[in-house]
Parts: sequence; structure tokens; C-alpha cells
Amino acid sequence: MSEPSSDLPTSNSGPIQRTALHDTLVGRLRDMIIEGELAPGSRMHESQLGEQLGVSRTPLREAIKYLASEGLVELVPSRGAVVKRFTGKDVHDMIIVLKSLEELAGNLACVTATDQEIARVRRIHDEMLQCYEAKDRLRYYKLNQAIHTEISQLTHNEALASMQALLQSRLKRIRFIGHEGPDKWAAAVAEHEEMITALEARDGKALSEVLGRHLLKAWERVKDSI
Amino acid sequence: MSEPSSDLPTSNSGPIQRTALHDTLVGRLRDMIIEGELAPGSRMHESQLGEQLGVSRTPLREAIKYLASEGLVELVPSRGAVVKRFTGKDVHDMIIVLKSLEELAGNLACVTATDQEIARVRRIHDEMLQCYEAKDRLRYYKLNQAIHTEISQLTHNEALASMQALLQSRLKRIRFIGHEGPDKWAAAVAEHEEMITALEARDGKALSEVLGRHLLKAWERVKDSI
DNA sequence: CTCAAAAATGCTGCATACAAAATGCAAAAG
DNA sequence: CTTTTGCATTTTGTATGCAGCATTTTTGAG
Repeated sequence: MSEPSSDLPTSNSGPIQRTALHDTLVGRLRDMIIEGELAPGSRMHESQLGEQLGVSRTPLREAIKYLASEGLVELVPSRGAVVKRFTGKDVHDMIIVLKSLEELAGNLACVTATDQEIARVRRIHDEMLQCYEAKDRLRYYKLNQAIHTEISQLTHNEALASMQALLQSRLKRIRFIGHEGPDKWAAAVAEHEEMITALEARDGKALSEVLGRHLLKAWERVKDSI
Repeated sequence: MSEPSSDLPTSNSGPIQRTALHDTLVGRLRDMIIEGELAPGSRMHESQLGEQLGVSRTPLREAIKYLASEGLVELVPSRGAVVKRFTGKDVHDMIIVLKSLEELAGNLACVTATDQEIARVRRIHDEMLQCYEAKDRLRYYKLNQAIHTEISQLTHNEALASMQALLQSRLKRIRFIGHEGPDKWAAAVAEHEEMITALEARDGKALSEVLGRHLLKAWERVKDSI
């Protein structure tokens, strides 16, 4: 599975990385969908999009097929691709599954993670707190996602991490809309405090519980704005 | 040359071409990988494969990108695609995740399924039993998979069903190898009996438990042959 | 004026052509 | 004898062209 490239500031020491056009296109299109630049239900015109992105139709079509497998776009025979539209039920269904996956991840991570890895999550957490203090919503949001991704990766279970990433990616567009008020934001931060505490104590049961609760609350926060 | 053999309902071999070529190609390549016709780690030569399948490189490449997103093949920059090779740990990891998903499905299905849907699973189950009696391993195997897929679909949770299908698809190739002896086969059939009983009683807890147990045993059966 | 049928337009689906990169091999240098 | 370098072949990556289908517009009859 390819990394969601534009997630965290490039803490990774980037190799010379002549990134293939394919990966770039996939990431670019994914961002355009998540940020609403490509509206749900709208057709993705190959010529037009290709000109806009400065590539020909061939690599663009390949990227679209890739995203179709990811579930972000839908392929309609003889009519090309349309941006997939998610209903409220779809979102709820995805959250239910993501909840199950993150609960599993919480349990596993407390066993499999190294101390260094936990320390790394702690650093991201602290940085996120600073963004909360500074009311830097966008960056807070990205670090928030990063923490969930990191916890899934702490399991050292590639399948679990990729599934979590896939679902989270699909839900990004939704969460991108829902802006909760200060009270709910504070509650979310408090839950994240619980998470890092449980993780550092390697209390899998507690971590699993708070992760699940966090997601259910996330649903409560966004369900009326879909 | 192997039959399409993608799923159970269609044993047709007619190239009626009602479905788009893309879908056909994806299914065809997936089968070739699952059945080992394309060995793990081997490169997928575009010209050669295209000639073999009677299509040009363009739609073939699109299908390969799709499968890459599914995780069945790996894209190496400037070197094309290779069939993904799974280690024993990979398989175990996938089974752990699949177990979690099927347990969730078992719980939900008992609430959301209609009586007709449950009856449908019962019919597949009975047919599978006949294949067991007749020692028709291949068909038994396909119906077995179909039951797990059906149970996931009974949840009416698209995200859950698709994730389950994705993981099961990746594991197909593995299970394709592991041929258990008569005793273990009988045990597996007994577990399936438990499943259908729990489902018809709408006992989510019991269904969930037996589904999880079934998968752990499946791991026990194949773990030494990887 | 309305509606239906046919032409026209635009887009997708697939194939082919071209460009860039990698691999293999052979010959020459150390 | 080993290693390196440069050429040739193979293979991937990207662009373009053509045919078919869908939708829309136009035209003709009622």
C-alpha cells in the first residue's frame, strides 16, 4: 500500500525519491476529492483533468482505476468515473468498522510497540496539544489523524494498518466538513490524553476502549452535518 | 487454460462481453494470481501477458494498477509490477484482522439480516454439505468462502463486506494450498454447522465466537505449509 | 406548438506509437 | 582474471489516434 504522502511534514529523511508520476497523481487526485475540489457525484473528465494536471489521459486513467479500487471513485461503464458519494449510513458503517479495527489495534499495540515508538507517538501528541493551544485547526487535524495512523502501525500488522488507513482516508473528506465547537474540541483532546496515557502504561484494554469511544463520539459530532 | 472460476454463480465461459473489459481483466488476473498461475515474486510482463490474454497493454496496465491498490501486486518504479509475496507473518496478520471483522459481522448479521437472507445462507450451507459428502473439494471450498462472504453481506454494511471480501481474496491463494486431512475437514464442517445454527437462532454472540474460532483453526491448519 | 426520430457532438475505451529507463552482453582496460 | 564501460536490446512509461457509445441538439411530421 502506498503511503498517504501529504500527511505529516516530511520528518522522514527523503531519499532521492524520483517519485513515479503514478503515485503523485494518485495522491493529488485523492487530495482533490478529500478537499472537495472534486465534488461527490461529479464526473471526472479525462481530457479536462489531464490538461489541468498537465498529464495525458493514460497515466490519469491508471490513477483513477487505482482510486476506484480504494473506493473513492466509482467506475460507470462507457461513462467514465464519478466521485463516490457517501450517505450518512455509509459513513456510519465505515465508522463501525474503523472502530472495530482501532480497538483491535489498541489491544495489539500495547503488546507489540517498542518504547521508542511509543515515545514517538507521545511527541506527535504533544505537538498536537500545542496546535490545540494555538487553535491551529488544520495542523491539529492532521496530527490527530497521524496519531491514529501511528497507533495502527504500532501493531506491526501491515494488513491492519493499511485497512485503518484506507477507512480513515475515506472518512477524511467527511471530517473535513465537520467543525465542532470549542467544548467538543476540548472533549476530543481529553480523549487523546486518555489514549497516550493508556499507551504509555501499555494498558491495551483502556486504550482499546477510549479509541472506540472516541470514534463513536466522532460520529455524534458529524452525523447531523451529512 | 483455467476457467474464469471467479465466483460460484457464474460457470459460464462465454465471452459475451457484457461486462466491461476492465472488470473481466481484473477478475482474470486475480484468478491467475490466486491459482498460482502467476507465481509470487514474478514480474508481470505487460506485452507477454497482454498477448496471452488478447488485449493491448493499456487496459492491462489499468487492471494491474487496480490490483495494486487491492494489495495483490506490487508496483516497482520503472520495473513494472510483481506478484506480491506473503510471508507467514503477513498471513497471520491478515487472519487476525479478518477474525476481528468476521466477529463484528457475526454480531451485526444476527440483528440486520432478514429471514429470507438467512434462508439463503442455509441453502448454500446445505449445498456445501452435499459437496462434503461427495468429497467435491473444489466446490466445497468455493461454497465455504461464499458463506463467509454472505454472512458479511447480511450486515448490510458495505464497508464491512468489502473489507472482508478484500482480505478473503488475499487469503484465497494461501488456502488454495492448504489441503487438510479428513479429520480436520470434518471439524471445519462441524464449525460451519455451529455457524448456521447460531445464525438461524440469531444468536450473535455464538455466531461471532464460532466465526473467530473457525479462523484461528484455519490458521493452525495452514501455518506450517507456508 | 409538441413530440419523435435522426444527425451531431463529446467523451470514453482500446490500440498503437513514441520516449525514457533498465538490463544484459561484450569488449577493453587494469 | 576481474572489473568497468559502452552499446544494443528489452521493457516500462507516456502520448496520441481512432472507433463506439451516450447524450444532446436539430429537424421534420403530426
